[in-house]
Amino acid sequence: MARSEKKTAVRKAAAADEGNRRAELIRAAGRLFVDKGFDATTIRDIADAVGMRSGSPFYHFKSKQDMLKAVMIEGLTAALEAQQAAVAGLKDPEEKFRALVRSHLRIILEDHTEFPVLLYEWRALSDESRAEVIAVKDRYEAVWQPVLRELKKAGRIADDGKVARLLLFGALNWVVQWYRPGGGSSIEQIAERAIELFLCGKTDKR
Amino acid sequence: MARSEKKTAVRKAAAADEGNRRAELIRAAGRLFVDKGFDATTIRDIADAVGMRSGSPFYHFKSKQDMLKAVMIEGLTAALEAQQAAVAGLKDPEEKFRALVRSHLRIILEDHTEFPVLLYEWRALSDESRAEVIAVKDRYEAVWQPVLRELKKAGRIADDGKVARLLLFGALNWVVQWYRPGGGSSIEQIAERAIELFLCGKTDKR
DNA sequence: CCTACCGATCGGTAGG
DNA sequence: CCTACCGATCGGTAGG
Repeated sequence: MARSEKKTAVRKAAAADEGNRRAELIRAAGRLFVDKGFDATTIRDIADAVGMRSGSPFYHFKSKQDMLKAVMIEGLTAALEAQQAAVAGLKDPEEKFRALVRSHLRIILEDHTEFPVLLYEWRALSDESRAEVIAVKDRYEAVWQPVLRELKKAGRIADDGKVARLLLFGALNWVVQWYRPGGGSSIEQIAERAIELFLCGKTDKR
Repeated sequence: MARSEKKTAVRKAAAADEGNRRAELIRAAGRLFVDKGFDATTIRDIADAVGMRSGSPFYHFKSKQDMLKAVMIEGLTAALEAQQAAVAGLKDPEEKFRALVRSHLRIILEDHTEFPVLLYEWRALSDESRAEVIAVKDRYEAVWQPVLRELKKAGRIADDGKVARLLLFGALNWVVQWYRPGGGSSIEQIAERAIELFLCGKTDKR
């Protein structure tokens, strides 16, 4: 009994360790993919970043493609959680909307997230991986839908259709292209401008 | 005289031919860069597309980087011309704005343009090339500035600052990511939605 | 997880 | 513009 307990403990510790190394790889790969792009990042770059030899990442992932998928799903999952926390307890649709915009910008711009990889390496994903990632992405976007519908009902946005939603995401996602931390505008300021742009019928309802 | 005339003619024809081949390479490279990305496109792909051998593109361009720069400047120049033609003769700021939005979407979405390369391969550009491309890009964006200022004065948009302008470009540029020809929405329909989104104070000024 | 390695590919060049 | 080629690098694997 004592022996099997010990064995289980060892196995658990080993499993935790493996999970940690895997998570480290995902984080390092994410950062590199964001900075240099998927194609321009080599397995050797990633291995270096976590202090491994070039062959070792393949102990944790069966291919570079597989790492990309893992990075994206990790980023999406973190985003999904942040988003749910942001709107939790809010009732007013405009407040919810403001919270979603702010949360989305933070996820995209704060540099400890792997999320932006999703935005720019979509093309590098294999067809099979893409299907898996889309499933999580749909869950993320689904949170916006009812909020937009309520805003439409309240007359605060002109349209809540698919095109309008994609234009909105575009304006927000594009920010990764030009935002520089410590630059002209803070994340909060950009969020304010964006909200103002989308809810523009706002102040002049007499 | 006859001989030197002939020589000149031959030289001119040769120069034109070289220019044609160069232009063909730019077009083929542009299409491949849009479809597969800069890194994933090989010189051999490009050479194949125009019926050359793998070493020959280097007769026209000194490096792959150089081709990328040429593709971007070509795309920007075409866009600049299309844009100027679109607003020529228009007086009303709202009309000008509508024309600019439509022109921009056409340039981005109609598949004979190299413009989208600019949007997604910015990172692949070397620092030196980037400076050259930025100069042309600034001229393109400069056309929007006075139009937005007039719209602001007329109370049709909330803000004409840098952030607002970038959010606007973001919404439009992002369309490349999801637009599919023959899909749910036409370019004109998307343009309408975008204009409606940006000029949202419009219809309800009593 | 490391060592040692392989096959393939890629950007680029010399010489004509 | 082609032929023939090179050096470098890269994703991935076998065997421990």
